[in-house]
Amino acid sequence: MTVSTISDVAREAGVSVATVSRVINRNGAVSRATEEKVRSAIDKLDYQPNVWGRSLRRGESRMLLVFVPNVTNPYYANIIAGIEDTARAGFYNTMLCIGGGVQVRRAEYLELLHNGRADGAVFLDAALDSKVVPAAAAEFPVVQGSEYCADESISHVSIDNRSAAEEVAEYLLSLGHRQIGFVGSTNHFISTRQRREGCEAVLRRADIKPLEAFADKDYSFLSGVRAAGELLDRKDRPTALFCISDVLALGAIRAAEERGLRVPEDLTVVGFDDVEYATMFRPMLTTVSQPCYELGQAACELLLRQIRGEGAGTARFLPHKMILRDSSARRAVES
Amino acid sequence: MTVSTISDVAREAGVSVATVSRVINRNGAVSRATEEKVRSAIDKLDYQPNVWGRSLRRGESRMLLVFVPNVTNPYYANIIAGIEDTARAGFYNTMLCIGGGVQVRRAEYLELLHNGRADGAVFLDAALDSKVVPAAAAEFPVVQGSEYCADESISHVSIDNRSAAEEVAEYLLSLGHRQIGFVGSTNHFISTRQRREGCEAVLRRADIKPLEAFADKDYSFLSGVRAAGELLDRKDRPTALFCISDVLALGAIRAAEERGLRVPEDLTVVGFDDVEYATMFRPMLTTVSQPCYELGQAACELLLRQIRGEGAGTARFLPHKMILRDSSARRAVES
DNA sequence: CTGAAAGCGCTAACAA
DNA sequence: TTGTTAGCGCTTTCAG
Repeated sequence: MTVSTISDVAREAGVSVATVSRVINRNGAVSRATEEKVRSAIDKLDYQPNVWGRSLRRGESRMLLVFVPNVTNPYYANIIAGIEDTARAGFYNTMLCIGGGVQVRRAEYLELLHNGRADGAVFLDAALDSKVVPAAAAEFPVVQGSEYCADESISHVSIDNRSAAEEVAEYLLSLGHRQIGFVGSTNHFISTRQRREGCEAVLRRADIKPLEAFADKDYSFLSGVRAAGELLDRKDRPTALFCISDVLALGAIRAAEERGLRVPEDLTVVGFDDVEYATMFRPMLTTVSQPCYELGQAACELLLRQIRGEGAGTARFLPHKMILRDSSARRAVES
Repeated sequence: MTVSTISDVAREAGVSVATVSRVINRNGAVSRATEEKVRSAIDKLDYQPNVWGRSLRRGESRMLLVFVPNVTNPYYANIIAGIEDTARAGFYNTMLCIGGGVQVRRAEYLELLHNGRADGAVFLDAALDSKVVPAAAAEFPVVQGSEYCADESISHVSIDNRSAAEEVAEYLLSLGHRQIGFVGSTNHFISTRQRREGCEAVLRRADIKPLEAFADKDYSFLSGVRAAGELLDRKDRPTALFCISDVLALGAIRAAEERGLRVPEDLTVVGFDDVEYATMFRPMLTTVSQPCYELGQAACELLLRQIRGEGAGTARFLPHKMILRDSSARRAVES
């Protein structure tokens, strides 16, 4: 029941605490024999070094913060897994800070950096106009994942959203679509902006202006239904829809169904992220997949390096991939 | 950039560290004048008490562990929110331990209790035959939420799964169904067992033996499709399906679609949990809702009480509610 | 190779 | 009302 300390171990092994410490940390020379004694004392007492004493002494918490807008969207699950595995491999623990939108919570989480409970942070929710991230980055090791703020000097890992969006737009053109809709979002994420820019740029070259509608900040299913609905109710209704997230794309399919439109026969729908949902429902979604786990890994590696003082801000871009499935098809020829 | 300590503040304010400590912790008497001096010194130096020193001294970490099987299932999101809000209100932080299934991770998380990084744990993933939970409970404050292990002496908060399942079964009978299927799971959760027992008990009284099939441990959508499919392929095919989770119910609907069966006209499907999905797709799911946020609150309150030494193991049951929507209907009369 | 001892930042007796 | 001081558990010089 009572947890044992380093001095308990020292007493049990008949050595000094310094020696025990040396054994635990594998630094300093210790004879085979004493090491053996110490190890068995440790086993016997089920000793675990108390982290507070260690942290106090070493001046590090071995704890990382991970800011994530929400945790329900499966998109984040793999990123988080990548971060956590990498952290653990470097002997760091991670603390998930969910719902960065709520100001109070955010502030409280950030305090953890100030009072020494955490050594650095990964932000997965950096808005373009974020003040919080630059402020934190000025004082502590910080890395951004997926999204990043306007201050380019702060490290970030993401895919190249712009060229991914260009690929999607080109694909839609290649299917013969000319009336193309874009379902974006009102949030201030850089991915939102870049996907829109990429899409517009390609279509502009083909002299096409996309019809645009915007879902809520949180990519909610229902706001996807609404936004796509706006587009589908126009008389110059699009024959293809590029949605900046899979959840939105699922909403778009629902909006189509409600209007008696078949996907993909009457309407092509393309999503983004390739979350689990994408294959769960009919038709399975054509979408862009991101290397989420690797993104988490890369972000965490960058952070650890920064904590070790080995490097400052960097940008890393990871490869994406278009996944062709059932929700997209060649434009039906008017008969 | 350099973080200031309590002695910096003391020096700045021209008082002793003890006085500063008194001001911070609002204990011990301090004159208005000195308090003022100390406070302005704190502001000036942007001082935050270092948590390591404090924890080391007080012998508490003010950190709680939350073990959750996964984080993608929206069922957990609200429970977690309830736990976190309650924890924060009591000046505790929480650390999410995701994926208790992976043995290694679990062990590493449990170490946090031993080495003093956490003061207690909420388990949302206690299997009936869990060894880990009783072991942890023997040494540390522990509470279980939703699920609980066979050792009844360990605190837990949940709904009364058995009577909820009875209600569902009675509802199905009241709709005129006589061929009733049960889609369970191969996991070892007590909720799984109790829902099955409740269903069987009611049907037995009506001299009906449910047709049963079992999805994977993780309630995955695809395993729901498979399990429900088994039942629907029988020649004595059920006209109603009770699924122990909403995701499974969604899978059942998909299986029905694949066989050209309409829900609810040809097949009634009832889920469990009332997650967000339940209303996202057509038909909207008839299901049983759980007071998730409150469940999280209650579990955390119990844990905090236990940490304070105010109470040992208790069981708390929260009310559930059947939600009638579009996926259930009176049995079609054979014509 | 091993031990003694200082000190990380903080709180809580105990003195004054 | 305030200050002095011991000590929480640990690491790390510095001696031996």
